This record gives sequence, structure tokens and C-alpha cells, in this order.
Amino acid sequence: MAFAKTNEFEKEAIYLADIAKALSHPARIQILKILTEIDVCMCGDIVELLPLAQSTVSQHLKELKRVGLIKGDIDGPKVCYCVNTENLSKAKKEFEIIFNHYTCKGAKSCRTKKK
Amino acid sequence: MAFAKTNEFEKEAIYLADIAKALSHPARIQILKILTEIDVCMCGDIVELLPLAQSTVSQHLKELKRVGLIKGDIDGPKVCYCVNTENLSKAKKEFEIIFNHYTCKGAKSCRTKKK
DNA sequence: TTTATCTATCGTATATTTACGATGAACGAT
DNA sequence: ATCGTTCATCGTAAATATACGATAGATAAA
Repeated sequence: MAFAKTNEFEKEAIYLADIAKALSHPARIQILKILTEIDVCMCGDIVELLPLAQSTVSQHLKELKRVGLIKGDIDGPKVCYCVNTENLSKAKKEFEIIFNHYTCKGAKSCRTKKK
Repeated sequence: MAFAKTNEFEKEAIYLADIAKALSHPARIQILKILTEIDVCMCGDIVELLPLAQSTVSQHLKELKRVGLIKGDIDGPKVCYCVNTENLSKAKKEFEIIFNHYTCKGAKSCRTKKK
């Protein structure tokens, strides 16, 4: 029954949760890191840098592609991956809004409401 | 076998992925929103604002507590929840680092590497 | 003390995620 | 045309996540 009620939530919350889900595995965080820090895009290179099988890495890449955080160009038998800077920038802004809002606007302690 | 290899990843990636996991459900995003936008902290109030059963909301609150994004003070038979501003601020910074890094430093297109 | 209220936890069912090996598809090289 | 390389997908097993009702514990109110 997991996640059956997704559509009953707010649109913005669904979007943010979806991006967060894509970032919710260490492998995917590291893939994003690799795709920018080191100037390699090939899937095979990523596989060598992670403690996972090739098929598993491919699945993680698929998940990152699903939410648009990365893109892959076919280059002969290889696939060249890179971050989708537009979408990553958009996600960044959305998270900033949520984090700024929560850390600045609210911030009342529970204690202040106790009798 | 899910997630069996978590410990073989980088410490920072594990931390970020864990925070992201806590944010990976619309209900939990909305709970964070509620805890700051509206000045209510009671679990019961949150239940009324979400399309979920009380026990399910309690589970989501537990997950947010697990990663330290919120805290709950027992106030008689009620529990007063509020965001943990310190930890939320820390998470905010970590995500900013990762997003800034990825959107500014790298940003080479795949196309530039094709023959 | 009894009752009502509020919340966490337990038990359970179902869906999703993670991971791997095996296989297949696409392409370059020989 | 055949072979090797690269990557995605399929099939499968096991772990997690999601959701609910029922229940238990803790406290306030009567």
C-alpha cells in the first residue's frame, strides 16, 4: 500500500519529495559528485568508483535521469553522463526556499508553548 | 538486500542521503511546512491537515525526529513538535554546498566531449 | 477512581527499493 | 561478418517503506 496517497498532497511537496528521493541514496549523491568533480562522464568510469555492480549503477543513473538531475548522451557504444545544470539549479532554488523558510520564519521553540 | 552496502560509501554522502531520505515523502515535507508556517505543534493538529491516519503521521514524525530535523516535547497528554532549527540549518548548509558545487564548478556539457 | 483525550507502538499487508547475475542491444574494430 | 566493449534491461531475492486498525500508556478532567 506504500505511497498510495501521493496525489493527495500539495504539488510543491510532491515535487520536492521526488527530488529528495532521487538524492536519498549515497551512491546517487556520489554519482552527482563524480559527474562534476572529475571530468568523466562514462558509465564505466562511475562503476569503477563505486562499490556496486554495473547493473546497479545503471539503475541509479536511471533514477537520477528520471527526475532530470542528469542527462546521458549516447556516444558510440559508450554513454556520456553529465549533470543537467538547469534542473539542478531549479532544485537548488526550491530547496533553498524551503530551508530558508523553515530556518528563518518559524523557529519558535516548543518550550514557549508550554504552560 | 536493499541498502546492504551503505557503509562502503563516503561519510558525507551517507549523511546527505539520510537527510534526503527523511525529506523524500510529501507528508514529511508538508509536516515541516506546517511546523513553521502555522504556529501549531500538536501532533493532532498535523493529523487533521494531512490525508493520513494518526498512526501513519506518527511514523512520519518519528522519521523526521530520527534525523534530527524536528523535536517533540511532551506537554501533558499532548506532544508539542517543532523544527530543530540548528540541525535544519546544518542540513541547509550541506545541501547548499553540494548544489553550489554541482551547479557552478562543473557544468560542462556532454556534447563537448564527443568526437 | 473513572473517563476521555492524545500519541506511540504493534501487527500486518502491500508496494517499492536495492542489488546482483545474466542477457540483449548497439556500436567500433578487426 | 565476427568479436569485444559498453551499457540497459530482465528476472529475481531480500530489505525497507508506507499505510492502516487496534491497542497500550500517559495525562487531564470529571
